[in-house]
Amino acid sequence: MEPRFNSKDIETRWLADWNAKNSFAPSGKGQHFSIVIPPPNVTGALHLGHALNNTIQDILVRYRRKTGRNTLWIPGTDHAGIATQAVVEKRLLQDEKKTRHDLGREALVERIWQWKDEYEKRITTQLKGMGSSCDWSRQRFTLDPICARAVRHAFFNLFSKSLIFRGKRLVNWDSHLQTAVADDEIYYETKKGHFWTFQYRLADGSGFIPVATTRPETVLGDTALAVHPSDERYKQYVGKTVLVPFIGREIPVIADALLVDPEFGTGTVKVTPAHDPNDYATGLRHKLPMINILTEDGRINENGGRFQGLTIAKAREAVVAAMEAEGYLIEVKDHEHQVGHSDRSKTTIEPMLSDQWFVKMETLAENAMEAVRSGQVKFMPERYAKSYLDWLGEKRDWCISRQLWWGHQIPIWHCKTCSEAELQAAFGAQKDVFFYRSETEGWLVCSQEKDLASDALPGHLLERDAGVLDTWFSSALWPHSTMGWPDNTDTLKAFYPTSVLVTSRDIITLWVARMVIFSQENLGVIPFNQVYIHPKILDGTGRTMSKSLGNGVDPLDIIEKYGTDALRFVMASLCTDTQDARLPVKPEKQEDGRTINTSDKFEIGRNFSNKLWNASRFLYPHLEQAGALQGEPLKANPALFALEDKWILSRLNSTIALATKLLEQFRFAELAQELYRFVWDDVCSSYLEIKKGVINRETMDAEKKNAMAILAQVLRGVLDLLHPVMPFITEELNTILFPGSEMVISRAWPASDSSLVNAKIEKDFERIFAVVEGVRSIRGRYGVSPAQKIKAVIKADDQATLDSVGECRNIIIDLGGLESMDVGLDLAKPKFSASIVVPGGELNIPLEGLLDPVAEVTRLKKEIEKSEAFAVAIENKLANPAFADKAPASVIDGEKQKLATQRDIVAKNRKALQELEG
RNA sequence: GGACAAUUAGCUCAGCUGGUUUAGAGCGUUGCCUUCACACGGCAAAGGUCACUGGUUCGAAUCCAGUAUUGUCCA
Repeated sequence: MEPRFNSKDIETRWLADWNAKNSFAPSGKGQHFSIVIPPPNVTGALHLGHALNNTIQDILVRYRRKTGRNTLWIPGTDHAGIATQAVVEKRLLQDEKKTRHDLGREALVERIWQWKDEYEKRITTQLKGMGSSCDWSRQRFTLDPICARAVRHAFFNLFSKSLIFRGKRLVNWDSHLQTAVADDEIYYETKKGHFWTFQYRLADGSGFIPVATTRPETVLGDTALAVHPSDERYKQYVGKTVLVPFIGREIPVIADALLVDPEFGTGTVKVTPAHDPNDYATGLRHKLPMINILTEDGRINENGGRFQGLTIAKAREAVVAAMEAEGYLIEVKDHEHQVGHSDRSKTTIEPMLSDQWFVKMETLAENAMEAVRSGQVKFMPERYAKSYLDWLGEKRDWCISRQLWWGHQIPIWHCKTCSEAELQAAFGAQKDVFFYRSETEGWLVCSQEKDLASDALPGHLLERDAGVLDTWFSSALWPHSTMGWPDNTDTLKAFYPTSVLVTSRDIITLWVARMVIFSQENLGVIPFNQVYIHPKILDGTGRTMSKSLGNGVDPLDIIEKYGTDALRFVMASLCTDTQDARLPVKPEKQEDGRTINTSDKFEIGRNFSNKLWNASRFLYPHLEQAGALQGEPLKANPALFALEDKWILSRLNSTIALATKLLEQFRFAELAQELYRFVWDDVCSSYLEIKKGVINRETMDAEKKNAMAILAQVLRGVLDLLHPVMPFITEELNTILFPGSEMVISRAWPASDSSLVNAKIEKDFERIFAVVEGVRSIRGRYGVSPAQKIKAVIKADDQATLDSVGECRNIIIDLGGLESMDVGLDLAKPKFSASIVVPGGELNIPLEGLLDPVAEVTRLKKEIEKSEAFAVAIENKLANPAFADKAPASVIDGEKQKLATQRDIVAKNRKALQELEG
């Protein structure tokens, strides 16, 4: 075995081995445990956030697999509609100076598929590299035929129940990508602009009303002028009409208390329902006409009169100039305001009225809320249920159409000219075709699975809706579409609902809520029982990791530098209850010239791997000598157990119980820490150091054989416990130390033997460590080299302590590097000795010629002072009648105990001080 | 503007339902050690009035209110 653990050599080998042995496939036995991966976007490669997300899933999956559950983890990727189309379009423009319209729909979609293939491959490589034990034979993509079929069925189902409808709504229009975008795809920036005040002349010629706006071009779409009903200045105008400048349209002056703030600006508001959310609501309240003045590419349309054809920016200038020229302009002021921009194209978002498809949320949302309220779906940490419930509580209809080319094309065919009778004749007998007549657009025909030909109705044109569905529509089906729904497949029967969803908090509303809705709607059950929300990884300064900030970290770079197990261990360590985890990022130049982002934080994981490796390397020849490497596992003989043997077995079994509990409770950071502590402190620093003498014996006597049997047991346990977090090194060490044994991935999770957990022995060991630390501390203080053997004299307070210390004298001698140790009840303290109070007694180290009495006196005085202060605090507490009356007896006893201890320390230190001074 | 969170050692974080916590860990720092598993190591040590102000309580890092700063989500 190499003196350093080299992760690179073994990882590919184990991936191949697990794969060859089909280790990731469900066993087909036991209660089911299933997870579907939150499908990463094919927009780009995975980052550390994904590494965290997938490490957690894999820990759960590997743990459950080892506990005998029929375990399935389905992998896959998401087509991420607008995001992916945008990156491909951007590249097209950069590399070839072409727009999507130059290419055409089919060719662009072809390009995006190429992009998808490339990134799906890369993502899969990354996931596999991280050791994710997904059943790769079931990998899905949200646009693949199986998922597409589910989308068609889900759409058809909702459409035929009238839960999907078409409507005119104000949407956020991205005039560059020429699509509606969702609210969450918009970011706001504060921009400097102006506040213009114009005259709106009364139609009867009796004067004018001043109106201010930040968007003068919207004048062209005005359909009312609003004032506050109680505003005395304008009361007389309500009911009259004014003329829209340039257009000449006569529009009413209305009173509206919701829209108008009489204190702000002129106290009047021009109402453009087709291009502003507040005006839109006002338009609905007052039944105003809604006039769209924009084309899809962001120019003024025919409703804009002489401004037709101008871009929004140009139209704004032109309108202002015309206002000024024609005497309408009263005032211009500087003004700062929030302007929405499209996430993807960075262009200004224009609110615009357009025809879109919606899902009616009222009852669907209500059911999904009930699933969480009733506890059927549980969030962990619980507080996240609130964002879910709050969001669903708004019950806003979900706009599911996007004017994109990349995605699931909406399975609707428009027919403007045909009659009901003709449709009835053609499709009436087909259960998989549903149609209804819309108010404004003729007939809408939905087909469940088959595409309809444009000439399916002779003499009429059936035109496919050009839009595609919002990405989240297909993501919402993910837990069951991946399992083959709408067919009632064996997978669905065996693994649905899934057990846990592991994801991050930013998509609770967008994704988690919608999955619950669609599962309830399609299958009548919830999609998962538990939702574990893990922290989000930020960089060292608290910023989100992103490409544009250049602070992203590629998991493969970390794997290359530190190993996969190190990556996973640190990921698990970050998983506490908090919502963010910071990870300082450091750019680092590589030998090949490229610069990668990395982080020193991963050293912990690498060092831990190396520690485990070296402990195993140390034991390997001895295990071999003991015959552990072949045949039956070694059996320890309890009759020969030394104190430390009982102790380590107690620690092992406590740790098994604790690790199991922590896994059940999703407490991954604590799990990582406990296992680290057990391996490093208990096994390596304590047990191995104590046993070194026995282990290094040349001959395999009964004692050594027993030690090796115990160590084999401990190591096996460690490998099992650590496997979910660190699968590679555990599997590798298992083949080295226990060749021929079953693979760690598939063998049973260890059971804690509570009969071996011994509280008294663990307590005794605390004293041993206190004594040993005392010896080492004195050594350090006086610069006594470890090579120099020293004596210790321990005065025990009572017979029980005396017996107990006597029992473990060899341990203390070994670990303390002692030459000899005297233990007794009434031992005289040697002259010139340094002393330390330990539980149940006092440790003295004679240091003639070395002892610095002055320093020792100072130290003892400080100790006395500290303990006295503490004792006084406890005395006061105990003397407080309120405390004595109200505190539980156990707490009072505890305080009394503490007081006695402190008094004892004070007394012993005083005596030591006296002896030194006297 | 609303919601959710965070603020604990130089850094990154633990501290679960208030009392065995005189607040722990890892990294970093300082000193010693190249001792036959590991310098990706060993031993020791220094380092914190738990953001601030009030309140509840016999008792608060922990519960409540307010303030400040920061972050995220939703408007």
